[in-house]
Amino acid sequence: MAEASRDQDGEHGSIGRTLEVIGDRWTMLVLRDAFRGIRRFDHLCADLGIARPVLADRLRKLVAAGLLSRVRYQDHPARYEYHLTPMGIELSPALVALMRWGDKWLAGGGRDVQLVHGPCGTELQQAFWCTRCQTTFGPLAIRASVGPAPATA
Amino acid sequence: MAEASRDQDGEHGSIGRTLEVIGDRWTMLVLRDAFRGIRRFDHLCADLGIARPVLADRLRKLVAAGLLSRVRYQDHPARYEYHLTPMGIELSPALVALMRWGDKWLAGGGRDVQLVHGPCGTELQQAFWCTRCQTTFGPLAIRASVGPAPATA
DNA sequence: CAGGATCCAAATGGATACTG
DNA sequence: CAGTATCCATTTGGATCCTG
Repeated sequence: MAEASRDQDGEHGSIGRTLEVIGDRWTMLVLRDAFRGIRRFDHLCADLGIARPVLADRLRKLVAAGLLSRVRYQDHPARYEYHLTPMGIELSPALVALMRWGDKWLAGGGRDVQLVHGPCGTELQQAFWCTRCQTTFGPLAIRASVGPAPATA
Repeated sequence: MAEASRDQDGEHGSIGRTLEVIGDRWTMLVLRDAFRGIRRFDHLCADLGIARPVLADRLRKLVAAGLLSRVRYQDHPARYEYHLTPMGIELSPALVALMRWGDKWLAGGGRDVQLVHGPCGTELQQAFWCTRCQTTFGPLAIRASVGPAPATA
């Protein structure tokens, strides 16, 4: 009886389709951690404070969707970790846009944080790809330099 | 008993805070419709196929959060509509980033859609603000021109 | 037209314990 | 360490009806 109203699946354009993949309470956070270099199950679990079955489910879905790949990093007891694929990496502009918006409007004050790539000082507007260093880098560098931009250093 | 684990509120950085405001199944869609110029309750309800109480709840939260403002547009039976505030408008880069990502990766093929401002042909990378026309415009213009970019027009 | 009130079905999430 | 299996509490969402 609710089948007719389940039309939100894909019926809402690109945004709708996108939200079906990353539009839940945890997925974006898992992805953000992936950008930060957190790739193992228990580490993610601890960092996010997410329930294990929920994390397992999100990882499975992200792998199925193609945003993450499950790569074995050890053999004897087979162990896996999750790496961002190009598809996942390309979500970074959206992630950064969301971060910047949150920094500007949700901090409590009028705090207009600049996102800066620690190593080279280049301000980040779009993504985690630094045109000066020609590498992608994790938000750890960003987090480390959150605050007012270094004075024209 | 679950209070100790409710730490995800604001504990996950800008992204976490942002997701608390717009990170649910409907909010982004409501916002997208606002960008498209859909501002009345029943219109939103019909366009999204969202349940009325849910829509009412989202609108209330969005107004409380400062993304939307409730403006009266008629007096006798007082009628209201919802307008994007500057705070809401500034979410457009994120919205566009999400759209572009969805267009690129979720269309089914390798379809690399260009978002173009219909009236002037300028490709949209960031937001609904067109630097050539010096106006913001709704995604209706985008939707109307979804497809391959006009050949170097 | 713009909601509020109710009620209920279903999805979600967490805690805990168990396994390879 | 990396999950899976249960079980249960809470939340969410939808349908329907009512009101100004």
